[in-house]
Amino acid sequence: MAQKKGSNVTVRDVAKAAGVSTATVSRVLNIDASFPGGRSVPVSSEARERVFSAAALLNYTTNHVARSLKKGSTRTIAILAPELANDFFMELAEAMEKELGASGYMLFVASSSNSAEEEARRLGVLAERIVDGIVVIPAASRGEHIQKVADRGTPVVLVDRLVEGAELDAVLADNEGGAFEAVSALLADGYRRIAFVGGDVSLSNARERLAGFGRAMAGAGSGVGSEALRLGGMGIEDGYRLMDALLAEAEPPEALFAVNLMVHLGMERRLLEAGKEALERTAIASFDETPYTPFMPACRYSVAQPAAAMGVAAARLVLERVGSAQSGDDRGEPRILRLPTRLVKHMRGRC
Amino acid sequence: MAQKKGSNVTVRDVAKAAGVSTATVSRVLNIDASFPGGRSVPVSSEARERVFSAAALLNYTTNHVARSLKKGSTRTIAILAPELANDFFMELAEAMEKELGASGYMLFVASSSNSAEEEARRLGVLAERIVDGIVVIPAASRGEHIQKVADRGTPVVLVDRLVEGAELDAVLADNEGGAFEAVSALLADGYRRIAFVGGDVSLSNARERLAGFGRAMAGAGSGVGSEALRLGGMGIEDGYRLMDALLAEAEPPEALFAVNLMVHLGMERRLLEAGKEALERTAIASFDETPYTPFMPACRYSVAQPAAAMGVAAARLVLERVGSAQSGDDRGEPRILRLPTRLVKHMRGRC
DNA sequence: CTGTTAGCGCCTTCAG
DNA sequence: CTGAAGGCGCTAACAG
Repeated sequence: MAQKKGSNVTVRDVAKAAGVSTATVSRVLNIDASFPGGRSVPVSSEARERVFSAAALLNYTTNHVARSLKKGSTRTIAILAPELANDFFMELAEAMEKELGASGYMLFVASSSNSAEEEARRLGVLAERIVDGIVVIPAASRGEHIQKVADRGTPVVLVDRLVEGAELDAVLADNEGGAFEAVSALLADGYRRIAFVGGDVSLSNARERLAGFGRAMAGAGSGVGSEALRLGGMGIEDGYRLMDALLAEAEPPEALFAVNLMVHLGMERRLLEAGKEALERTAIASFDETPYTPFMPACRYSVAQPAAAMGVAAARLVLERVGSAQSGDDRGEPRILRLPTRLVKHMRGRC
Repeated sequence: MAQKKGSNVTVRDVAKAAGVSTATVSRVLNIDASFPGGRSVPVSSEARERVFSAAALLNYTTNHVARSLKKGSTRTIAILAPELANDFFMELAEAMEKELGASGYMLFVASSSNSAEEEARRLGVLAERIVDGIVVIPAASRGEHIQKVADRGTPVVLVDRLVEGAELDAVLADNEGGAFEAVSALLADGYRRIAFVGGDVSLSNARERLAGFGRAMAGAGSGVGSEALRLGGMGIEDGYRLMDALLAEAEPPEALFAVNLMVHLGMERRLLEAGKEALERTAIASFDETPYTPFMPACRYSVAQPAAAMGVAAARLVLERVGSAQSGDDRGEPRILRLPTRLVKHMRGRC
């Protein structure tokens, strides 16, 4: 079965070519990596030179796998998101990657395909010493399988959503506050009968947004009646379906609050089909802001989540946990970080 | 320095607990993974049972790193994209992940942050036996650093763009054909003076789209004069700037073809600011289609790239190369796959 | 069917 | 400052 990969050049080969021992090769290569300056290194500059040129000559490449096995750490962190094609998740991942890179860690981005089973499977594999720590954006409301991974020794931090059955570090947006602000803005604009559209209340973020909605409405004197709630789902189709029902109502609400981007998108899609007048008499505020939000015809306000800041915070939390896990420190209490959202107002009169 | 990760349970521990040898443990665990049926396995069912229960009892977890070192393969493929927060790239990645999963491979998603230097750095690290093969969406027009990685023995396939200085397998969209179709549609609608907006012609995909534009225009009798070309950049700001200039022209083109989504987005953003009449007298066709494209007010046509199909094709190509690399086969000639685009017509009259 | 053995490539004491 | 030697955890011959 011939050779495996192209170059099978090892430290031994380099050592032989340079006329030194493998220990020296290892020293040269590693010391250099950590001390770019290269001062006060426990290896003669002559040996250094010879090792370097031998390595270059032979086209030597570190075998990270062997290094990881020896060190008991891959210096890699994973983020497991419900899907990849999602601006919010990926902005968060990009920020994480940057933050981790500064500490010499790589980021491994993986998807759970919006399925708790798939999530459990991926977590299991990732925890098999492939990564040192995992950041999870939970796909569902329960999290026993996530807790299990953490219990077995791989640090885990949750992002965006809390789950039942797991007590872990978490980084969340201020969902309650963000929804409160958006709905308050609608109220300030004079809208009174406002409905909350979409939302799977088994998910913590949807519940929190609903709570913010309720607080804003209660503050305006108008208590929230159940007729104000159009719950059900977090996807595009859900928004479409709910908007469809709203259009058929005899006395529809004056304004709508969409639980997230997907529901918002579905709602706007239905409105587009309904035509100009439906669009003009509908005002929407929505969680989530993207480069495309300004083009949503009915959108008056959107709540921007601090994706980058959340990514940075998550990166720091895992790294901290990874550090204590490796030095044997016992795990402290779970910490929950909550980051503020930002309300964005959208101009009208473009159509 | 205490324990490393939580459980340091190894095959040896399991072997001891089950009263068998490590070889048997390894057999049981691996055979089971490959033959779910579990027939005709070279190990007694009694031993199987004991190994399984011992493993469960001890909470044993495979150390993938050790396995990879032994096998000389990590069964992981990487995709290196210029950025993560990009629908097209991530749809492609999702499809790849699915396709790879079917063959028992994982996908490692990484970002080159739109920088050739960063791309070279990441490629170098990934090639250090961390992954068996790499799919690259090049960040720039030159690719010597990519070729070098391939030459050192890690199979590489290019996606979306070709680069100079590298002869590798590639999966591309039919950029020329897609642009041709879109511009032809504008011509069929009666528009005559059409401009090509945006485009870094050092990038192969921009060049190909420009060629398609040229062919369509030539076919309509109207040769493309330099006045039809508004080249320059592939980002949102570029689109914004170019649209800004267009609005200031005395005799602006009747319709516009945007080289990609980002440029399109920038153009629409500028149009939104310009107001209703500017929007109404502007017709745009653009490469790239997203769930948001239907909301772009000036958009008449968009060219959908076959992201998923490209991901699947790329996955198959790398896997094939990985297979031949491991069995020592020499590399065949580079193959270039070109997948058809799809023209999407957008309804008007919604504003 | 099962155990023994020999590394995969690297790092890191422990002695010079 | 440098070399020799012992594994990290796993799998795959090769013998029983």
